[in-house]
Amino acid sequence: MGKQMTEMLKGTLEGIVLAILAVRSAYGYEITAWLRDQGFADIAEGTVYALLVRIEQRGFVDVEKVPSEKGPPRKVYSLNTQGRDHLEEFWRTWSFLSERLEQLHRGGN
Amino acid sequence: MGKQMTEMLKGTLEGIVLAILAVRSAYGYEITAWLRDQGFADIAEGTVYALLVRIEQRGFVDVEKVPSEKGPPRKVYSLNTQGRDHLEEFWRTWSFLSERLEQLHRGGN
DNA sequence: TACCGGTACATAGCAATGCTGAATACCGCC
DNA sequence: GGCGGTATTCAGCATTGCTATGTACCGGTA
Repeated sequence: MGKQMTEMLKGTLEGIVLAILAVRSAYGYEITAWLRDQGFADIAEGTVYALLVRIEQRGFVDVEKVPSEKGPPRKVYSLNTQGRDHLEEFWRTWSFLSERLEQLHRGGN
Repeated sequence: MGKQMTEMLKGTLEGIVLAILAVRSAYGYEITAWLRDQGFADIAEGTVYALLVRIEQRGFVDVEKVPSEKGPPRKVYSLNTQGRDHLEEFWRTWSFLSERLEQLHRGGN
């Protein structure tokens, strides 16, 4: 994608990752691969890891180190209660924005 | 709104303003008032002006100074062809993101 | 006159977030 | 030993919205 997508991801990528973790626990490399698979072709490797560090520091996830057969140990993230609350608020914010944008897209105000 | 909305507006506020200008020409103060009316209660005055300066520098809008009865002259912005192209690309980017998020919202929790 | 509120625009410095680019480390296979 | 895939980390940068403040024009009013 382009610069447009980059800017739009600010504020939404966190929600996307939290939503992924709401379905099941996952580790950074896996999440990046999943995103690329979904069409977010240019998501930078480092971006996801930095985001994971942030949401860990904010207490939205629990972390467990799990040995891997094919490389260094994985850091598996699980969404906790606080994370679920934050995700819910994310959906509320996004819904508001989404509705306004749909309105504009359809035909004006 | 909160920090969440602030971050989410990065990358979308520009599109919102372009979409407004696609309907009809407008000036900064007017746009800010409209946004506040639509529920974007905490949009900062300066934010819109800075954004307008940016999209003018990028050549998305034409500007005309119009005297006002109630204060300093208004800078009325009109979307030009380049701006319309950019807006279309914005909608494509947003649609992509929106679809992915809807998917996550539905299938997730 | 002097002041206030509403209209209208501008800007310097800050905070948050994604990207670039590079480094580190583990493993199997040629 | 070297290569490629797996897996994480970090320093420095660009972009963008917010805070705070300043400028300017006008009408009403005390």
